[in-house]
Parts: sequence; C-alpha cells; structure tokens
Amino acid sequence: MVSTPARPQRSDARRNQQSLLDAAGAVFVRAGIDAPVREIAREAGVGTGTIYRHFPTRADLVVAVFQHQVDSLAAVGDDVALRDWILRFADFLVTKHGLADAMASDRVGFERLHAGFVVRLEPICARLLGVEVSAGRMRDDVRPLELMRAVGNLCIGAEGDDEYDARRMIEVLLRGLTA
Amino acid sequence: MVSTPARPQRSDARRNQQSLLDAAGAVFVRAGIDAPVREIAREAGVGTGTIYRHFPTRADLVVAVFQHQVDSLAAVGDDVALRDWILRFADFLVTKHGLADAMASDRVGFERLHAGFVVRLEPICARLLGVEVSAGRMRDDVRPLELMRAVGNLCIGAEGDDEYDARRMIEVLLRGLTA
DNA sequence: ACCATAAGCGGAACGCTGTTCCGTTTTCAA
DNA sequence: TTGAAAACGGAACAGCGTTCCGCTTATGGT
Repeated sequence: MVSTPARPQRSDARRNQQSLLDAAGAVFVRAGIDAPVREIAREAGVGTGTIYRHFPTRADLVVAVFQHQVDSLAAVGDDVALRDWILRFADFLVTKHGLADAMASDRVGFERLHAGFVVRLEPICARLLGVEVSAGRMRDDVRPLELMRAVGNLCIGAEGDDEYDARRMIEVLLRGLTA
Repeated sequence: MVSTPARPQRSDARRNQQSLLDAAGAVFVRAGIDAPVREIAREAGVGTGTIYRHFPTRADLVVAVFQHQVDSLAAVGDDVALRDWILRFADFLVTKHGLADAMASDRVGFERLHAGFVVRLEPICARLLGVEVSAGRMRDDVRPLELMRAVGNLCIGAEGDDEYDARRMIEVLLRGLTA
C-alpha cells in the first residue's frame, strides 16, 4: 500500500529525523516520557515544527524511539516461556520512566501507543500463551490482549514507589492464570 | 489538629461550596472526571477563582465529590467478604467515568487522590484481607495497599473498551492470591 | 555552475489546561 | 448603618501539544 515516493527524502530531513530520535531517547531517560516536546526539539537542535514534519503526533515519536526495543522484546519471545517474557515486558514498561503511565494518561495518545506496541507484541504473547494452554498449565479463558493490558496497567506508577512492586503483582496475576 | 476558626464560614461561601460539589458531580457524569475546571465553575454559576478558594487543587474537589461514596464503600466492608468488597471497589472506580484513569494521569494529582481514597479505604481492605489470611484461604505476603493499587490499576481504561474486562482480570488476580 | 522548484525548517501563534492574583462585591457584627 | 474582613469573578499567567506560514536549503535539469 506504500507507493514509492517520486523523490527520496531530502538529506537534511533524514539527518533531522535521526537527531530527533536520538534527542528524544536521551530526554526520555533524563526527564521521563512526559518531557515537553520543546525540550526534545531543543536537545535535537531543531524547531518544534520539525518534530511534526516527521511524526504526526508526540505519541508517534515515542513509538518510534522505542521501536527497536519492542522488536527485541518480540524476538525474545522465541527463546523464553510466557512467564519470563511477561516479566521482561514489565521491565521494559517500568524502566522507561513512565511509559506505562504515558499510555494511560490520555485517550488519544493511548491509541497511538497501543497501535505501536501492543499490536506488535500481541502475536508473540498469543503464541506463548497458547503453549501454556496446550500444555495444560494455564486456563484458556484469557485472551493475550487482555493479559498484556492487565500487565501494562499493573506497571503504572511502579517506578520510584517503594510501596508498590509491580513485578510481584504481575506474578500474582500469572499465578491466578494457572490451570 | 484542625483549630476551630474564629468565625464560621460566610453564608455565600457555604452555598457556593455546595453548588460546586453538585455541579462537579453532574459534570463528571456528563463529561468525565477530566472535565475542565471552567466547565465546573460555569455549571455552578461561579468564577474559576471560587473553586480554588474552597479546594486547594482540582484533585481535592474530585476527592470531595466522591467522599460520600467512599464512605459508603468503607461501610460496606462490615457486611461482605474481601472478594465482594474488592469487586465493589472496582465498580466504583470503573463507573465513575475514568476515576482510575485520573488517578494515574499525573504524579501530583495522584498524591491527592491517593490520600483521599486509598488511605481512607486501606484499613477496611486490611481487615478483610486479614480475615482471609487467618482463615488460611489467602497468602500472607501481600499488603493491603499493594492489593488496592493493583486493583485500581487494573481498572484503568476499562470503561468503554470491550476488548478489556477489568473485573475479569481482578478475579484472576484474586485467584492468584489464594493460599 | 546555475537556477527554478519544491521540500523542509524555525519559531511565533493558537487553543487548551490548571492555577494565581487582585480589584470589586458581599456578608456580618458592632 | 457602617467598616472591615471574607469571598467573589474573571482576567492574567505559565505550560502543554499542535498548527501555520514566511524563509531557507537541497536537488535535479539545464
């Protein structure tokens, strides 16, 4: 469905896009996922308008920044079982300075992030869950998407709150799924 | 710690405070918990400044609006067991047009809502959980606050999303807590 | 090497938010 | 009735994501 464009992207555009991805990655680590777009633009040495020439929405930039790590997580699905994979998924969400929080914050941003992350990972989760169900180790009445949503939700607000351990709650949830 | 004020509240102040509580309740139902303060003020027929004379923060107004229902929920703890009480707690969060979402949205607002709701309900949850643990029906390694946080998180984004059933995930979580 | 053209850029401007500030109005007790 | 204190209304502020548009810059044809 993607037609080859008449002309390729201009060189400065390509350079700026990469700068933005690098800058956003750095700023997200330093100031959290909810850092203002102006700060990302400044870090990249571009104007704010340039962000929106490359990414339709702030959420799309977030998705692009973590694309590689999401791909890695998808690949890990070939080597580990459901439990370990879920815990890695949780680690990813928690350690990225409020990624889970950002997903839950506003309705419209959620759609973008959901499309970028969960939809990508859902097949992997489905396969791993299928393995457990087939082996009789887990119940068959929970869909992979539900599971991922639940795990994602449990990760919210977990960073920097020593009263709440998301990992432990996820383990409890997984225990509740055993057949 | 609350000293009796030299003079009681002025009559118009008392009236406006009640108007604000009523208006906020109506607006929250109509437009969700994240409705703008200006809309609440307009509905109440007051200026925006008046809101802040009565409630230090938007989140405090939210807490005040739902205070009665939180009290009811606390009272219900005398009549039902943990499982039912948790499900009622979840119903409360889900049906209030994104209360759970609002709690997770921003860090500072969360503190207020947490103080207003969770701290109030924590003793009830603790007692009910204690009953289950003493009866040997549940594990003793989960603290009531963790449980409430987890349940609250599972409720996020549940309203109007037919792909995700928070109640079911909460039941799975509870199943994971059985001894 | 030049130049026309279109792609890309920067940042001011817009619309929205919660919150603060302050001149005006209202209440209440003396 | 009146003066002082309390409360009010809404303009103003700061910060957000996003849009817009005049200017700059890269690029393919000459």
